[in-house]
Amino acid sequence: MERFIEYILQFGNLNQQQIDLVSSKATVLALGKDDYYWEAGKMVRRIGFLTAGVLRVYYYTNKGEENTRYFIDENHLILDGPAFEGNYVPSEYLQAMTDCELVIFSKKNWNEISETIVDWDSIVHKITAKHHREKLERRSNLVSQDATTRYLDFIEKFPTLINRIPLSYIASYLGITQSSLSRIRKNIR
Amino acid sequence: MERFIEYILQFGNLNQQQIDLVSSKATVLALGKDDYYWEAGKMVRRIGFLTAGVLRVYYYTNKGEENTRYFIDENHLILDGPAFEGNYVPSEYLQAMTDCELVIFSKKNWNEISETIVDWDSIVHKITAKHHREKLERRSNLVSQDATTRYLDFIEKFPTLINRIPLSYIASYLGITQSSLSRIRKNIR
DNA sequence: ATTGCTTTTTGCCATATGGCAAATGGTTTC
DNA sequence: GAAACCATTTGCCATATGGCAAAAAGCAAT
Repeated sequence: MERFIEYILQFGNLNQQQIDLVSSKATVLALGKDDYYWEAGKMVRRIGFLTAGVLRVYYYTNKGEENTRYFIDENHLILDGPAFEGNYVPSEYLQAMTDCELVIFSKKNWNEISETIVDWDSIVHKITAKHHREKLERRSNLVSQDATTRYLDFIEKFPTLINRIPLSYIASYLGITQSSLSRIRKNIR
Repeated sequence: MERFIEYILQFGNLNQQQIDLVSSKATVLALGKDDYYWEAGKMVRRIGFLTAGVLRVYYYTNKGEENTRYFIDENHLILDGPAFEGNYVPSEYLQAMTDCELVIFSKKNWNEISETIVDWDSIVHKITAKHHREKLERRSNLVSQDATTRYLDFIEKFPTLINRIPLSYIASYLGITQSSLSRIRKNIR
């Protein structure tokens, strides 16, 4: 929980009373490896902050292929949609790659925080804006570079993920096949 | 201006008085082909809505290569950053591909609207959230598909852009060379 | 240590895309 | 219409990546 508070404080100030309020609204959720935090088509009514573990976000193309959109690691807030768009029905799957621990807010509790703490929405908007910029940037850089460069960039940006995520998912994120990625790793050594 | 109001009304309701307020705060900006709406490193203090023409957003990779991130066509709001993050110094270039016309709000005027119309921020947040989802989705689909598929998708999603944008920029957006794209087009015929 | 299971590497060959330079086609300007 | 200036196509060859299947390596349970 402290980690979540610390995280929030990077984007705005809260006094002790406000911190206590936020804390009182949170619960903890543990996910085992391969569990889903959410699934396409199911309503989402909560906001989560990942304190331990790695999640991957994937979807199915119209050809039925699984496609990894991005990974989420420790100390990231997961609030796509729900905070702004009422109840949110995702088209993506969000699956635990390792055992995970999250701090969770029900939509109801989240709204209560938002109504009580004047700055809350503005803090949250700063965070979403940052997230979106980062995601778009990463994705943009993936196109237009060869696979080796993309892999090296990935290592650089997510050094802690490489050993925790199966090769096939990284390949899927980079948009190449698993065997190609394996060969690329061989060449790099 | 009517187009902008229509656009806004898709995301929330405004009464006539509010519509008049918004209209009174707007000015019109015309850009010639190749002009910049904004440039990397220069402060941006305005929000724009594109009523005619096409813009492209590009940046430079650390290798100095120009990279087209996406295109903006008619009836889209351009508000990355400034609305949420105070004065905004972009790292991208936003250049007119054709003659363009925009409805413009200075940051000051925009803030006044936001302070006067209670729902304004919530409307704007809905729009940004939608934009971000769309951009990310498009970008995601670009990786992990071969160039022909990417081009066909592009045609499908932006049918009106193909004849207005030089081949080289489309290629840059798709992450392939101009000659490859030319060959792809030949094969499709 | 053996077995069964999953992940990763490798080999072989087909195909897609890049790099470069020349040729062609289109437009604007005078 | 000629010249100058773009944008687009093409040819040639090198390289990167894909597809598929088999082998190897890693890991967990017994």
